[in-house]
Amino acid sequence: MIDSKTEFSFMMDSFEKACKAKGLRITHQRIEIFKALLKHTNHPTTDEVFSQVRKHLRTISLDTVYRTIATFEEYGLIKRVHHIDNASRFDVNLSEHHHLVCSRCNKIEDFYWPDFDSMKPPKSIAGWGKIGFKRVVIDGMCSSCNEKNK
Amino acid sequence: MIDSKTEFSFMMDSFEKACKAKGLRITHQRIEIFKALLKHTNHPTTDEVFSQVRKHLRTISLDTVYRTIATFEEYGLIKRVHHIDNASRFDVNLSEHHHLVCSRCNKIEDFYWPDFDSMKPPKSIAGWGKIGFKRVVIDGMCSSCNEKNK
DNA sequence: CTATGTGCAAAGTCTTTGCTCCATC
DNA sequence: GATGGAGCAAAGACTTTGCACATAG
Repeated sequence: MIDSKTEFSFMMDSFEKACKAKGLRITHQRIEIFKALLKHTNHPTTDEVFSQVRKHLRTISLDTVYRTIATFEEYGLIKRVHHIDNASRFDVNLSEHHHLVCSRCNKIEDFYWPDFDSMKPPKSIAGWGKIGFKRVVIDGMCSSCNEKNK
Repeated sequence: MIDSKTEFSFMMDSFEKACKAKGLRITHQRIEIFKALLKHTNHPTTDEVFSQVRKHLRTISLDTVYRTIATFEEYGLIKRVHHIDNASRFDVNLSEHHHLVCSRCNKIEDFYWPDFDSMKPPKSIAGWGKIGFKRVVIDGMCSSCNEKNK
């Protein structure tokens, strides 16, 4: 997603602008954490970000990384991958189905989508490896949460 | 996914048969845990399963639920929802994209799929609520793990 | 200068593991 | 009876939080 040094500094630039616009202070820690997130394009864990940042800021603490990432997420600067809550969830429904996830109450509902099931994955991923299954996750707010939110 | 009592006992029946076929002992605990998974169709957490099972088996311990669920998963009787590993992962790529996940090394790769992006969700979910975004997760084994696995 | 952010340490969740006793086959 | 499974307790991984000090604006 980052093609060149030019794009990298462009991203850092717009990051700083976004912080200013949102009233977030620009600290060394935040800059290094955002850089680390840009550098590790393959969805790093908090710990991977921490290790990366530590190379430049030796005194940074892991909880700062947690807090900063939470802030970035809150302000829409980054997203969490496949996040529901911190607990594993299970599925006895082994038939081909997909999930609706309410981002407010975390409830998961199954749905079916035969038109999607019959689609072939795009050619661009042909070299990736051996595909097992493909699933759709639709994120949003369920009607009961939608009501409560008014 | 369970429509009636008939289907419920059918599922329990095939569960017991699957256990026998795979050499898994049929214990009270396993039966109750599987029942709980069938009953809570909305993807319960381990703790929810534990609470449910405890109503019938007061001495069951949480670690038995963990171990049993892991066994069921290992034997293909259930699946884990959205599982990568136990750590959160993050994404600076805010453009519409999808994920390839290697089930062996847990690495995540981005890919793009405009044909999917332009699809409308199926009509069947119209009443669910307000849709935020839709994402595809493709699960499989990346080529480098595929090599190592030979 | 002031309020936001950081570091430290401690605690909170969720999950896994070693060992002994028990129950299924 | 033999062996795989359950229960207990303890530890491990990941994440959050309270408080005092530091620093950006």
